[in-house]
Amino acid sequence: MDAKTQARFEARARILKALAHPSRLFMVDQLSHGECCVCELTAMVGSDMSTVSKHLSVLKSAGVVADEKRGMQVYYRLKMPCVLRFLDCASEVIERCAREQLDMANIR
Amino acid sequence: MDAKTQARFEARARILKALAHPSRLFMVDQLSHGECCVCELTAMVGSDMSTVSKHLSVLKSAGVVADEKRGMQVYYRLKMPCVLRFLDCASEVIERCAREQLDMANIR
DNA sequence: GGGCTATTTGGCGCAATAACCAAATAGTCT
DNA sequence: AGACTATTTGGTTATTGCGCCAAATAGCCC
Repeated sequence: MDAKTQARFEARARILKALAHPSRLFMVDQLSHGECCVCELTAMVGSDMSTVSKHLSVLKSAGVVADEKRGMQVYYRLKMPCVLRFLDCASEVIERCAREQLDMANIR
Repeated sequence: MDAKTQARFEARARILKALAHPSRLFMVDQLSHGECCVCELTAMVGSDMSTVSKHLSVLKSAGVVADEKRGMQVYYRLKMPCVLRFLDCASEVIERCAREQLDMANIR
């Protein structure tokens, strides 16, 4: 694997890594319905606000969300709606796996 | 976030986490062109075979790949080709980000 | 300015991940 | 059975990720 290929896959991995956390996926899902401020997301997620803020900064530096300060709050919005396809694909996969395991159990 | 929602997003995160590594993404990409045995992948990735094997087991337990022992080798194949859409989406995102940063630089 | 609220940042402890080496396992061939 | 090859597993160490607390920052309002 040459350096250029390596770099390309590292870049992709960085985005996937940013998404690879339940709370972050949940927030992305919420933001797909419209922008939210940190306090709203904090209430929904149920973790400490500092934790939520850090998760958001991970998503932001990966380019998944964008933030905008308005008044006293910071509003986050989904910057790349195409990530929603990720989630759909993941669900599909999960369902298929579940069905497979069920089949396995039935056969035996 | 209730327990059921939590579980749903955890399941999704598990798949994304399995994909979120440059070597694993590379292997998935290779497998999209057809099955490979561990030794072939090892040669392509350039890490220790034990490392490659562990990466493959991560992908396998996430349901992304399937393995089959034939003769002396173990062949891996892509079990869910839909993950390729993930990669396309990721590339799209990366390009967009790169373009954006370029624009930012030009404006200033 | 001073108090208040929303958010981010820094630090700490703990769990998870990753890479390598060495050893174990399993199949092939003579 | 014994030698050989492909793969997996276990152990060790270094790095990274996560969650909470406390402190810092920034904007609003009186």
